[in-house]
Amino acid sequence: MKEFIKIMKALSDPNRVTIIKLLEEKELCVCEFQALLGLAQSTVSKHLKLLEDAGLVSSRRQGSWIIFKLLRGGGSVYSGAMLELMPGWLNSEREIQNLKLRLKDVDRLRLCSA
Amino acid sequence: MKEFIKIMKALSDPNRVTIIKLLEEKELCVCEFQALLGLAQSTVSKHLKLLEDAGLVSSRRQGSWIIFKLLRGGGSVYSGAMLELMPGWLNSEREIQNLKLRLKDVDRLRLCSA
DNA sequence: TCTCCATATCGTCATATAGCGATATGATAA
DNA sequence: TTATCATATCGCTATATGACGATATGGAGA
Repeated sequence: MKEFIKIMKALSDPNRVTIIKLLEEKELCVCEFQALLGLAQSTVSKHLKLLEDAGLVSSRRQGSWIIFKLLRGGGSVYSGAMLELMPGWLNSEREIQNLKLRLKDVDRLRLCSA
Repeated sequence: MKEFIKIMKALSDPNRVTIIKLLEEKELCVCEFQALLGLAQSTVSKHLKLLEDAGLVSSRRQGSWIIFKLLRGGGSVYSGAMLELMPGWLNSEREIQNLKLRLKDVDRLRLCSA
């Protein structure tokens, strides 16, 4: 039950759901989410940690960035099922559409080098 | 997005998930949940209202009871999908198993007539 | 080694949520 | 109509959650 609840809670926040939807397009690092979502870095980091704890995403280091991607198949039966369903959901949300368009222009190299 | 979030939040509480699992067996009224879950009547009522607002269950009056059942097909695409998945999930949870067994002995007529 | 960078964690605040008891509602039965 | 029953709502408290800024961590490069 705890595992299931953890995943439902992870998917109970609009910003985290948006993160999942963006990761459907491509892998992204923390600073990219920060720019796309307009949230403080600490907030983004916490959301990503929560998603990772729920087994929905995984991370790896690449240089000084931490790159996140969807954890397809590696998590529980619940996370696996949700990650299969989500690509068919919420695609008509204007906010998601806009962000996915902006993804094309987003570049880690430019974005994350203040 | 709001509709989706509402459903995820509804499924983010163990007592509400247990309610869904019990409703897979048969329709139940508020006082039966109260007895099965060991929660105050007001708490059960609030949980059921939240599930109904999320389009996961529906209610009807029968005498002086309000009977709840799963709302299969009537709700959103999200609730429909979740209600299709749930019967295959959490069936090995001891707590759910015990409660489902107790369901056989639960009788509205006896239970809800103080 | 020492910096610098992205990221993670900490401390704090405001709001949301789950729980309860007390009370209101509203249909049924007398 | 009045009383009674199950259910719904209200008011409250304790805890959980999301947000932020400030600070800590820890790898990469000088």
